[in-house]
Amino acid sequence: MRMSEGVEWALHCCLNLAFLEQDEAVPAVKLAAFHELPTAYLTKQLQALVRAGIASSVPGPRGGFRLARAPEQISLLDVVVAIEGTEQAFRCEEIRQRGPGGGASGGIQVACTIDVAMRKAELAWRQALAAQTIADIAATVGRRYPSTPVRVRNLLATAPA
Amino acid sequence: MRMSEGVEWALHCCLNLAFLEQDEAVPAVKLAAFHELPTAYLTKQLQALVRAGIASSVPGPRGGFRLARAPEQISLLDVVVAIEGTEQAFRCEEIRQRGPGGGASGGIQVACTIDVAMRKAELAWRQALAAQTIADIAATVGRRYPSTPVRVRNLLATAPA
DNA sequence: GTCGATTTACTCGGATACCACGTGTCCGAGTAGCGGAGG
DNA sequence: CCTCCGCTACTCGGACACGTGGTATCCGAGTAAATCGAC
Repeated sequence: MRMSEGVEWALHCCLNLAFLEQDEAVPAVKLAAFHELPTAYLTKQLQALVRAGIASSVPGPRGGFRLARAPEQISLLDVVVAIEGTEQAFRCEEIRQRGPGGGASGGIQVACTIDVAMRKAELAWRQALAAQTIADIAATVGRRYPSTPVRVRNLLATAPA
Repeated sequence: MRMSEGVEWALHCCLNLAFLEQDEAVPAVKLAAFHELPTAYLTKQLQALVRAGIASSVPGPRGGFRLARAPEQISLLDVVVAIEGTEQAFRCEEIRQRGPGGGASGGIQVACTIDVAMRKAELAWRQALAAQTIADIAATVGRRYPSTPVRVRNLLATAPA
């Protein structure tokens, strides 16, 4: 079970964008260069954020990406779901219904007990993710490393030509 | 982020084995036929359970697999880790250290805040899995579907020649 | 000097190859049980 | 009748192909800005 690395990229990008003025758009090439990421592939992840309504894109010169809403309104779960999709990691294929061990002789069983247990755990994971927002991360970073926010702003803000 | 379906197979197999006498070995071909699973591939998963110390295998005729310890001592996390491996889904690649946004000008940052947040969520997931055992599942199934345990026993116990 | 059309350059967006891991399969090593021969 | 030996058949175990999804890349569509010319 491996999470796409695009999630890490997306989270860092959201965090960096949170340090800027909210209506300032940053082109993908700058966001990529910031962490030496492949630009074209990062664009793909950013588009996923746009589709999910987390970020918005503005085309043309001086265009780029920006957060679509306040960092306080963006949970880590939102970002993870935007990149990884909505379906859960454990997927019950209902193998218990198949074969001689299936419900043929026992009638229709309502819920797979194993599936319920696995869903329970994954729900705990989702709740833990939903409880933390990009703003929380930004606040923690600003407290632990006060120089980071200004450095990000200086490097990502529209360069002085 | 997709979990291997082998996890589902392994969980169901552990559950079925939990219904039997603990020292009774069931060959892989029977466990596979029980849910119409490909025998050879299921064997691979069972071997993983053996390597993890969850199940034990006995070779030769009348051989097969059995649980290595009591169902109360087997958590869902044990099974998931046995199949999926120990490393977590979100892996921090430390991209924050790379590129102009890295710690070059800010000194060595101790912990990646994003990584900490993601680990926190995954820890909640692991704890939720560790809190549930195969015995719990078996008990729930026995309560909701009383006919299942005896059916499993009849189908998996050493057939009358 | 001001307004407007045109050009230009820059951005996103989706369509297209490549690669690794999970999926599926096979054959060989090892062992317990069974049968037969001998005592 | 009991014991020992050899054989057989059945099981696990690891080594070998295949397919799907993630990874990486490219080129085209669209747009805002800058430029040039006319008024």
